[in-house]
Amino acid sequence: MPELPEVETIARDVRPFLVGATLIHVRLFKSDVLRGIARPAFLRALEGRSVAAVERRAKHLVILLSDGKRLIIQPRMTGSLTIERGDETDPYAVIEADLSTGGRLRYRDVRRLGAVHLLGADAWERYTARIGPEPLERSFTPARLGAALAGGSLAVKKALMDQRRLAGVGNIYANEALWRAGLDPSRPARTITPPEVRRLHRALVAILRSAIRRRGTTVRDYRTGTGEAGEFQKRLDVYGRAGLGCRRCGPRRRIALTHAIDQRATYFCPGCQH
DNA sequence: ACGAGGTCCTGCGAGC
DNA sequence: TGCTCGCAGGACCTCG
Repeated sequence: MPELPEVETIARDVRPFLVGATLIHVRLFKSDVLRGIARPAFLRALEGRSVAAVERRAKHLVILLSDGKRLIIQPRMTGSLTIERGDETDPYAVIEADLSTGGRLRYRDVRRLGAVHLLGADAWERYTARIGPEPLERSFTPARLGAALAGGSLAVKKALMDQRRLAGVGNIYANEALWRAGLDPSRPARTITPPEVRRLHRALVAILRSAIRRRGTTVRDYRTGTGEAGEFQKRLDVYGRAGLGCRRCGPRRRIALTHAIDQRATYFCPGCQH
C-alpha cells in the first residue's frame, strides 16, 4: 500500500535519524529483493557509508549516501522502513543496518514484492526519468495533469496509477480522488474535459496533502517510520466501503465495487460519479 | 498501440 | 477442526 503519502511519511520520520549517521554493520536476511546487484557487492557498498540525505521520489525512498550512490527502496505492497531502538528481532526483516548514532534501520517486507536498488548518479537519472511528474510539486498544474491523461483510451483510473504518466498515485488514492472529483473511474482518460481535469487536479492534490497530514493510510501492513499505523484510513470516502452509503448522495446510495479495471478493486458511487 | 493476464511473494479470511 | 481458494496491491513482463 505505500503510495505517495505513506512513503513521504516514512521519509520524514526516518530522515532525522539517518542523515549524518554511518551504516556500521548491515545485515541482509533475504536477497530476493535486490535488483541489479548481488548480495556481497550490496553489503560492501553500504557498510561504512554515511547518509547525506533522505528523499522520496514517487513511491520510492531515496537514501543518498556519502559517496553519491543512492539506496533506493520501493516498499510496494507490504514493505516498511523503520528506526528500531530495542533489540527485538523480526521474522520479516529483510535488511537491517546498525547506525553510528544508535538504533538501527530496518526494512521489513512480508511478501517481499518490494525492490531494492543501489544506483550511481547516472543510473538514478535514467531511472527517475521514466517516472512522471510529482503531483505535489508547484509545477504540477491542471495542464500537466491534462497532459498525463491525454492520448489514452485507457480508463482514467488506470492512467492515474500509471507511474510513467504521474508519480506516486496507487489504488487507494486513485479511487478517493475520482470519487471526490465526481468522475467515473472507467471513463477513457482522453474524454475527461478541461473543467473535469481541474476538478480532478484539486481533488488529487487535496487528498494527497490530507493523507500526509494524517500520516498515511493503514489498511493492514503499512507502518510509519516510527512503526505506527497511519490515520487516513478513518477518512476514506470510498476505498473499502463497498455496500456502505455514499457520503455525498446519502445512505440510500451504496458504494459499488468492481474489478473490471485492470483487475484491481475499484470503488465508486454510481450515483455521483459520471 | 493496446489490453488481458501472468508473475513475484505471503498471510489472511471466507467457505466447505 | 482443517483444508483449499481467492484476494490483497505495485510494477514488470509476455502474448495476441
